[in-house]
Amino acid sequence: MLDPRLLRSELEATAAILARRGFSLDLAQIQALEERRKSLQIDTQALQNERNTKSKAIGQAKAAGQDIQPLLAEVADLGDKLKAAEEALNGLQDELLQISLGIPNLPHESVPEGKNEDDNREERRWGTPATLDFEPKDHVDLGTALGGLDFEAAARITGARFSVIHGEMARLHRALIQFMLDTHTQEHGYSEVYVPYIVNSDSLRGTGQLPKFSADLFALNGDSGFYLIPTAEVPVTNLLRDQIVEDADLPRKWVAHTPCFRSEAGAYGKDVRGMIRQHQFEKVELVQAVRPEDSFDALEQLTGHAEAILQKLALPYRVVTLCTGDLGFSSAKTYDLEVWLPGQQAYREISSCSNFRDFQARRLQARRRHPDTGKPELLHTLNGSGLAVGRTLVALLENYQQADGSVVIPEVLRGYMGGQERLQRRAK
RNA sequence: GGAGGGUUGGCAGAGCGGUUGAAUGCACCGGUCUUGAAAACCGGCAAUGGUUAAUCCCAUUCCAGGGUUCGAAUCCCUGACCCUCCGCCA
Repeated sequence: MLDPRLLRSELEATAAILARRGFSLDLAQIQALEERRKSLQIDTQALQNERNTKSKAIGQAKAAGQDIQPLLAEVADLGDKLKAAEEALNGLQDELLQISLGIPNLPHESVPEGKNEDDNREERRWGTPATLDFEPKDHVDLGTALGGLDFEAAARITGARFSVIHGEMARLHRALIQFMLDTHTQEHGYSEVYVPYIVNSDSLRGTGQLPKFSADLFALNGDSGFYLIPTAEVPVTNLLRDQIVEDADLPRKWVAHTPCFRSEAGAYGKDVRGMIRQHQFEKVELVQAVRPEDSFDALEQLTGHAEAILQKLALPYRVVTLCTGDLGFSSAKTYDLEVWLPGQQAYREISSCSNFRDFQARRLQARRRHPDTGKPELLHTLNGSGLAVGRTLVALLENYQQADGSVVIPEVLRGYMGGQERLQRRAK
């Protein structure tokens, strides 16, 4: 959520910045609502003041043993007038809140202008895609031939966009999770946290998935109002909801491994093959809460932490800055890491690292106590995948494939694999 | 699933339907004292919104939402969460 003051006193400048990302603000509507709100609020508060003053006088008169009947007559119709004014004001304020909850974050000035992902700006490349002397297979053919991936079974058990992983490949998938968690906790200073995979709607509102993007979520049946998490960002960032943290405790840095559940509504026909786009996948997520002045430095660092995983796995990738048109709803600036997939001959997203500034913190009421003033002040929040585990497995299979269909296991993972060096077809 | 108790400021913890935004303690900030620190003593110290150049001032907020009342932290109803006991369970 944006600072409400922007909508009151800097409406046109704000609208101009939002227009960069293709969002158009209804200026006339907001101005009209704001004007009505202002006058209604002043009227309502005047009535409240009158009620308070007269009630106090009644109390004093009663204590002094005087007749309170004349005073009671004075306030006879006050209640109805006040109630009507309060209801009108509440309705108006709720209307303004709903509008505010639907307005995306302001893109940072360093974010390139653009309409869609074609306009994203490439920042750098790391590693060189291997030149193979054979036709590379994609992960589906590789994984199926190795007996590790079974999409037919998954479709039978549940439906499309799910995976079954067997044997050594399942172990490799698990090894990736351990490796990522260990790296981030031991080398990058994150503290590991285990969180619920089911959250309430307040949490989703806090991080920005609700009210606007409920179609992307799996909601639980019944009247609990619970949802499966689409990312660990939701439960982990909500650790801070309604908290005031001491400045000395900043920055807070958490890493969590969770499954993620996404309905992928509107993704029909996109990435239908394999485990690139699934309803359920594992992810190791990095979350930071920092002092406002530090958040852009923190974004560079956090992105570097995600890159470190790709580098240790020796997977070629590139870093792109999302353009204004591709930027997520809550984000002020986002770097995507895209890993090279030989099976597709393309770079594909494997991590997304974002600085939300105070956008989430305002919804969450996540604050620090300012060391100089002692006053509460909104934090800045960030997060990034470090990394999406399913897609990392895909990248490993495709980049480490051999002519005979086997897959070499990267050095850094062998300790988690009992020293195993290679995935290959085995007799059952 | 059954029975009971609870939710008040950064924290702990009082609060009779009437100048209670709320006692007290801790923490924090400023001062006195001290070579310095500690202790002691004195003073200050909620958030959000409106208005304002700023202060003043005004309003709202004692888990949430309704209700009673001229007036609710306090009474009534509903819900959420926490705790204790019983049952069940990994």
